[in-house]
Amino acid sequence: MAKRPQRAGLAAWRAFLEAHHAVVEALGDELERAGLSLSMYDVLVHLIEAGGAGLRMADLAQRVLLSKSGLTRLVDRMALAGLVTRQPSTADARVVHVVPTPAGIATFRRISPTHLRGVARHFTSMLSPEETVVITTTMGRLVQAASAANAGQREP
Amino acid sequence: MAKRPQRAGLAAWRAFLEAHHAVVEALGDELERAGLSLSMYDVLVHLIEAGGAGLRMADLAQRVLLSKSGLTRLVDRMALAGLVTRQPSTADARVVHVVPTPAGIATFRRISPTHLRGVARHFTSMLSPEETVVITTTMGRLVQAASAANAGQREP
DNA sequence: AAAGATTGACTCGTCAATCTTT
DNA sequence: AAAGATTGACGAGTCAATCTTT
Repeated sequence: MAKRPQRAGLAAWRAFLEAHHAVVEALGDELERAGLSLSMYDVLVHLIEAGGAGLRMADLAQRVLLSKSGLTRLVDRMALAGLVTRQPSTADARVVHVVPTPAGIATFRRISPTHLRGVARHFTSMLSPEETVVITTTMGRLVQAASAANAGQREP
Repeated sequence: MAKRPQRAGLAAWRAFLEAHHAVVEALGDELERAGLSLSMYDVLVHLIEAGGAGLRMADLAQRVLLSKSGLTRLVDRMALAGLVTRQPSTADARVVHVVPTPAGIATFRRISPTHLRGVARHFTSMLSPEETVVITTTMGRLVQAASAANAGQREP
């Protein structure tokens, strides 16, 4: 009974990686047909639920899974595609607000049902209610732990 | 009771994405300090457990989560780093075998315990045995379903 | 023609450095 | 000096096209 626990853990780890790869790819393909990436969709979700004033770059970067510069790049592409605009803040000239354009909102409304069905088809519908709970709580725990570890790293 | 199930499912979905991002980043950072990426580590695992003859590019690509060309690129980098070599097959001049070098094997042996501790710290140790089972089975199911869907896509 | 692998062009994201405003 | 955002250089991976061998 020395290494067996490890084995089971590694199987879970590998399955986790494979599942992420497979599901993200499937969902990404579907969105791509509409000219959107998963990250773009994610940005639109946050912008729209944030209301009319949009969000500052830094705040937005924290919500989507992206670095500051990564977000700058993504917003570049989205602006080019006409999905969002940058609105320099009048109050503080350093900050930029990202705001969805009407076209961005329309695209989101058009795509959203399809995408949600996709998430259901490839993910949520595959899980029983109990399993869903386990996934949600364990994944949340992993995030917690990782960010705690990360915080410890940066402060000597 | 019309939309509530969706909510729970979406929370799980988001948690899943966040956890993957956080854990992969943490583990990647650790490996990077040894000059390896997660994919390189993965390649070494498979090569070493495959034994001395190495693996053909196509077979290897299927095991690590990478496209054919993605693997070509990765093997380029690994060969440059002295971790693997390409060995043209004598039997069939089209195929190339990827074989770990002594240095590659040594690097793997050196890094492996650290990495496995990392996986334990950031992932497996955070899960109860029951949760581990749920993760393994559900994730396996997701992969199954995704590849089934994918197969259906390609054959008219 | 089909299988195996590589290449070219491109997309997406990161880090460290930089610029501007506070 | 510190905060907010962008830029340059680069790393990693994809797809479609290509080349070689079967």
